Amino acid sequence: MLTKAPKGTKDVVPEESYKWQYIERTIRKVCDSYGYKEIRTPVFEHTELFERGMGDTTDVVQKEMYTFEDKGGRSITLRPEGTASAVRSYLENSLYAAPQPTKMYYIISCYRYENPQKGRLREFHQFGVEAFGSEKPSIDAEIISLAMTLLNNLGVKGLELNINSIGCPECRKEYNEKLMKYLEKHLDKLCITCKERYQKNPLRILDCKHEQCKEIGKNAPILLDNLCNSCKEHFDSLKNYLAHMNIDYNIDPFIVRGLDYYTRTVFEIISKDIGAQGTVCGGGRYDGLIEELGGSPTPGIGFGLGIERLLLTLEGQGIEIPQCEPIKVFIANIGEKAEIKAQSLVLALRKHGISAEKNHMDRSLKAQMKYADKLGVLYTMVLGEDEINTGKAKLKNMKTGEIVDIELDHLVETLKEL
RNA sequence: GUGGGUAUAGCUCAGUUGGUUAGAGCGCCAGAUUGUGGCUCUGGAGGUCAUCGGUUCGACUCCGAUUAUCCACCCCA
Repeated sequence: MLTKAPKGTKDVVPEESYKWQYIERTIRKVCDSYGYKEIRTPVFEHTELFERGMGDTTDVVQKEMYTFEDKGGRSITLRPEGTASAVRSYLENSLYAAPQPTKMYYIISCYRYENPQKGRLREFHQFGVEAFGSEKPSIDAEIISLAMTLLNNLGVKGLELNINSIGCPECRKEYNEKLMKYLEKHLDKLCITCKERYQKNPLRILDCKHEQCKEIGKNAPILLDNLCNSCKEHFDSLKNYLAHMNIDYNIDPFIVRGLDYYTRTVFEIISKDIGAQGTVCGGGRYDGLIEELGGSPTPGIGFGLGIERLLLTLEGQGIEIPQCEPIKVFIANIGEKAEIKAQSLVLALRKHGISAEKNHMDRSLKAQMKYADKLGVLYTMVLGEDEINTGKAKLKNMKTGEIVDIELDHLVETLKEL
């Protein structure tokens, strides 16, 4: 118990952290080039923010939130996603006063009380991007392109981009009535879960895996065919931008996102080789959200990209992730006097920006060499009484085995040149 | 919340129809004439066989419960 991390959480151990750092580095580079700046918000927020933001009928809000009361009697929730906090901060800090659109990104941990499985954890990490203030389809295209560029820069291949439009509240309401009218006739033939969906979220019935439901869904009206004029224009324009940006996409009229705030553009990027939870990235437009959270009517769009799922994809595709820089030099010592000298030499090297390491265990010279080899250091220097007395030592290149003489007084300069 | 699989060394796994000192490979530590790693060889440390209970003369092995973990449904990143 004491030595077991809570269900659905995972450590990133020192041997693995370089993978995360590489992904984070790549993310920051791409965001810089797109003009998105990082925002950092608290891990927890007032519960109400998420209830209002995601919609209190959604699964996430109803059964997956880590909610507790703090000592002051406030209801607090560990963030299950990033968008609500970003909007809150946008309003609280009057970011709308700056030239629009406001473009920001974040790399955060999120918390949802779910049963863990492949690609699903209770604590997971998300790279998110948000753009507030523009309703132009060009920003939709930019956001999608940012995600695709990141994946491309990481060397990920064969991901599928699916896009859809779920319209604005007006055309969706009209469509919902149409759809429910159609489904009403077949209500008794739907599966149990779809019967529940009928009231809650009839759109999702069209995405059901049951044969019966699929059959019924085939002839159902499709939202994409029932968009109002301005929503249709918006979607057509987005497709046009994507085509001009050479971004391949499929239109999937059955993408239904589980959060209430989405309007118009929704999209998903799917990986086939990471198990049942294939959505690496999901997002869309949320033109009503900022108003819902107390701001003036402001359009917005963004996405969330799961870092764990991204890592699974990279590993699944056998993509090599660059390791961090190896230690430059290991100073092996023989005897107590040399050990003390080694300690200060290592310090001197580090002060000059040269990574250096020494022994901190009871180890023979041979064992120290072995240790240096396992650390993957580039060079090893042996330090004993002789070297201290003569001021000269031998430096071994661990890759080639070549040994050269060096002067202890010029250790820093010599190693800098190597 | 529901369903299925799994649980033996730090890791990956063996363990014969229940039979007494539970094994291998990798990893770790040490040594192979005492000041130079990788390859090889030798030796060593390390396990309440997830936990609790039951059956039995006897359980790592059979049965039950609990817990953990993996996978899937739902939903999502």
